[in-house]
Amino acid sequence: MVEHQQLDAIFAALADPTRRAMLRQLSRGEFSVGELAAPFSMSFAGASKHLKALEKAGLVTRAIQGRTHLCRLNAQPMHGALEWLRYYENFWNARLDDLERELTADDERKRR
Amino acid sequence: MVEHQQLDAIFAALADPTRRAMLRQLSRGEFSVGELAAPFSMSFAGASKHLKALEKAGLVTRAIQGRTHLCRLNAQPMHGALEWLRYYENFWNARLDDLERELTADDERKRR
DNA sequence: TCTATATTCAACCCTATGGTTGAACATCAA
DNA sequence: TTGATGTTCAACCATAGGGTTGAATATAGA
Repeated sequence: MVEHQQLDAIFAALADPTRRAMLRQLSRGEFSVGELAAPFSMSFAGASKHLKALEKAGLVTRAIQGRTHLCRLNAQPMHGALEWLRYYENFWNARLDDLERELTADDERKRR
Repeated sequence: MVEHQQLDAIFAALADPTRRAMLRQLSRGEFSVGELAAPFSMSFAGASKHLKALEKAGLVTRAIQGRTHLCRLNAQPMHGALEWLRYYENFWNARLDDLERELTADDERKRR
């Protein structure tokens, strides 16, 4: 079972567009804090805080190499979040099925 | 494409354990605000606020029937969140593959 | 050693959020 | 009509969150 505190941190981390963009960038490889901060019109320290939130959620790990901190994606914790969501997959499929049934019924009506 | 404001609201809504529990409850059927609030040691108005957050994210809809408000799960918006996460699925699988490879290599070593 | 670079830390500001309480509103039932 | 029930609203409080700035730390390079 996924601890729910962990889900708290993960979903909270993902709720910010800056952080989602950083993760997307990290899916392309490792980057220093500076490189990750650059695309955003935001102070360096601000970006650093976002990274801290990502680390707290376990989504990013950091290897300090000299004066630069290399960040790396750790997608693993997302698994729990995805599983949590997947529980509801049937529900939106069910709704889609309903919709489809309705449309089909509509078709039938037209055909008569 | 999923608007990212929507992802903001969805992930933010899911970041709270009370709200996740309410959604879980709603997956079992429709419930009034009072019924949803009952399990939590929290004021009625408090629970009502959580429901408002869920509605804002589009995850809950409400049908007012007399003085009771019947709430219903609308899982649909979760689809976008799940898709967003699924993009990273390969990454944690890749990590698992790495781990497996390492363990296998370890096995090889022992066998010699 | 001196200086420039990469990063964090601490202090602060403002707004959002989770929670409370008490009053208001709407509706059902007597 | 009156009273009980289900719910929201408004005001408030405390804490967290996103952002800033300026100083501090650590390291690389001249």
